[in-house]
Amino acid sequence: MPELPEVETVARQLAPLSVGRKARRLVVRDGKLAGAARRSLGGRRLESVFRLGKQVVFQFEDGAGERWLAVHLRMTGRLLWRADGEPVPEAPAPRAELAFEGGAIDFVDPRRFGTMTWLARLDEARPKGIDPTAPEFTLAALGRLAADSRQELKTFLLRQDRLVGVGNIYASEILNRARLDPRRVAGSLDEAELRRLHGATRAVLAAAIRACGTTFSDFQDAHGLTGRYQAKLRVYGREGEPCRRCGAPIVRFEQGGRSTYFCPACAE
DNA sequence: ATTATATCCTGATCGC
DNA sequence: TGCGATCAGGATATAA
Repeated sequence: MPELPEVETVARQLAPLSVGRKARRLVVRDGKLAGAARRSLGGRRLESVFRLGKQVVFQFEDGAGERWLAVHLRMTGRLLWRADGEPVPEAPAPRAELAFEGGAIDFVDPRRFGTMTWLARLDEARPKGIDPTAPEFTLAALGRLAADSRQELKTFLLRQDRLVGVGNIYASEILNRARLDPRRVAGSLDEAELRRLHGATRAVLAAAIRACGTTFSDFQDAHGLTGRYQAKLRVYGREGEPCRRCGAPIVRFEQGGRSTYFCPACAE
């Protein structure tokens, strides 16, 4: 489910709700997450909540035990704020609950692919790839990443060790906006094409963050609400429907075992 | 180094 | 309405 814009949305919304609060405890209900269980958080204050790659990281004030809690939402994970007095959601019950004075964050994740890990050093969770929203994601940096790659563009964009945060929806959207065929080899792009790819990556992700993400099936933000970017999708999930730019039908095919959507007429 | 496949799970949806 | 097959926004391990 969540790609970079969705994770960014969740982290941004959770921050004002939870930062500064004293932690009570982390209740782990799902045995798969037993490694993250804690008896007590010792009343440590939450200092910040931020996105790192596709993970949401909670940073607690220094004290006993690890300082950072990294949560990866994978396909169906949600982090939902619940004020004191509100009932714990049922069906699906949260896999874990991070309780503070005044409220809690429920980790709901029906498919149970998500992970929750305590870190002594933030570097343990720092992704290798470049964050496409960061200043270091320059045209030259993208050029270096693509230069030695013989992978097709779509699978290239999904590689988290190159760029962090792009997933299956935004990969198709980015390539459509850049008017590039998803089957093109990454290392074969000329300067103008790289420039389009760079600009489209930044533009699509920024617009999706502004829209609080895409809810294709079950993404919810920290308040349990859906994103708005799904209304702006140009190709993803629109097989057979007319391209919003040229009217040609959108085509779907498989790449690396996953769906790719594109407009053959718009891709040069 | 890249690619294909299996795996981790559950729930929604589709076709019959 | 029921039921099995298929499909999901992620990522990793292993094999080819």
